[in-house]
Amino acid sequence: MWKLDADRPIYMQIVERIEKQIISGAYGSGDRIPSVRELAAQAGVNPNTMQRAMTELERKGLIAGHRTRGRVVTEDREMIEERRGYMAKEMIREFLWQMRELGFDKEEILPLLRQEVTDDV
Amino acid sequence: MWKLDADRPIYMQIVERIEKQIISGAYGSGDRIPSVRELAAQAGVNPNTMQRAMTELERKGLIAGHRTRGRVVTEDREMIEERRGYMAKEMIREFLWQMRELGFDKEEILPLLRQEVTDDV
DNA sequence: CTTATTGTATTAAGTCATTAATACAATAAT
DNA sequence: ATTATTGTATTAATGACTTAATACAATAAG
Repeated sequence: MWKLDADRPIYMQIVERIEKQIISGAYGSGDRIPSVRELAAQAGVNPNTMQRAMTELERKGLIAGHRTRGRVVTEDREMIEERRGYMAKEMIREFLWQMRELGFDKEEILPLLRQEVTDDV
Repeated sequence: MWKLDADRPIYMQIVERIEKQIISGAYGSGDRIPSVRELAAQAGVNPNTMQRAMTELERKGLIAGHRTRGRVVTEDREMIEERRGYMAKEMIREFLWQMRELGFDKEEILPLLRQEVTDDV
């Protein structure tokens, strides 16, 4: 059973989870992805929901599949690397934006972060 | 019309928006909050939805209101400050976690962030 | 006292995500 | 050829969020 919350659509959370696994290399290029039924069982969701997530991942070009061979992670490593950089940049910008919305100044943020990093997590 | 997306419940997004305004001081302690009807018109949502957001903000103790005088931001400045610190810490941890999920090492993150900060946004 | 403002409650309808239960289609494995 | 696996499609039911349209209650303001 995967950790999913009720705040956002489950299929979206699944898409993001698997996308991150692909980007980080947990799923490598060409790796086979478990069947819809198996993933659904693992995640503890309905097969229809998992199917929807798969369709979305295919639309994004992250995975591809033929009829009965199941699905595999795209061989386009460059695209994955691009996506990794893009997501990191977006994440950083979003983080900085959120912190400024809380009233934190640019200069305050780095020290706070450095402390959290050295404290380890 | 406020910037709201369809991914998550609107009332939650409103709660977060106003909570941030309180925490950052855009709404100060004791400040009066516009009426449900007025806020709903501003945001472009149904009054019921805005009402729900208000109820949630009251539950959190961020605002309080009596019958026909409307609502005001809590006078408990200490609580607001605590909440600001807590949210910042959570935000930082979440950010670091997400970056690690993308496969970024602790050491890589700070330089990336420093660059984004100095480039300004 | 009367009126306007504000919070609150109610009922109904529509949309969307999710679950559930099946069924069918294509193909790899035997 | 037969069977099992996998992807895909369909239909129905449920629940949550949202909009809509009102109505009522309390009280500040006149």
